[in-house]
Amino acid sequence: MASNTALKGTAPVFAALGDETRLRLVSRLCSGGPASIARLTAGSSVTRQAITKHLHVLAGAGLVRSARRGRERVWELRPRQLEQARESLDAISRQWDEALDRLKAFVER
Amino acid sequence: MASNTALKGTAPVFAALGDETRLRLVSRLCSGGPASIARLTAGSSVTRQAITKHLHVLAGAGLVRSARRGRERVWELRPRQLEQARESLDAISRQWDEALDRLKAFVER
DNA sequence: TATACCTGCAACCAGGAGGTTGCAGATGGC
DNA sequence: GCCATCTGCAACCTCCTGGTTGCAGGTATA
Repeated sequence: MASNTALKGTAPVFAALGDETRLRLVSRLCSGGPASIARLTAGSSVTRQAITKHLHVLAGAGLVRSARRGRERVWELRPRQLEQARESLDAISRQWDEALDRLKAFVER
Repeated sequence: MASNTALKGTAPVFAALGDETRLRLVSRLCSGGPASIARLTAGSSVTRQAITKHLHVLAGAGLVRSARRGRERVWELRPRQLEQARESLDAISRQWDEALDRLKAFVER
């Protein structure tokens, strides 16, 4: 099971992406660039504190990063972890393709 | 925000993948092919009921499917949703690349 | 300096997630 | 028929999550 090593530590990233509010935050940071908490809260329907918590969850998964700029805190995306999550899905898909190949080889022999 | 349509309904899939036990189940079903609950429980450290619940969560996200075969229930992977999740990550990454391009264009002018 | 704004911290709450146990119902093999 | 095995259902428990509110502390600006 060499594939398990590829999946190691990927679950937290998926868990971070597994919330619609957070997914929207990621998408917004991705398309709109870095933004302050107040600006990120403006487009949402929940409280600023809720947005703050979601941002911290995303930061815990390594997906975003923040820096204080003046009196506001600016959050920006960190796409490396995103790439890693995509690679994990690729790994699973590759496993699947191999399984299909094995099945086909088994049927055809 | 045309990207939101691409991300619509993707969060449940990520949430389903955001648990290590479930991720291992997906990986196992992917590499080992369909298996019964008892067989899936054998390699795990939690109860059969816990595995059953996790399988139902995965089924709710459209990632797996089950069928009764004799006295046992056989679960198998359904890779279409997995592909869709990968495409969602691709969409976000594409957004990111476009944002980088815009930034570069802005800097260079 | 006074004021408006942005943020951080803490307490609190309802609901869901993950997990277990116990028991009952089917199903296959002897 | 009898027994072992596999599953399904229900109750229950603990802990985390998403969310809110209130208040205090910095920071820009008139």
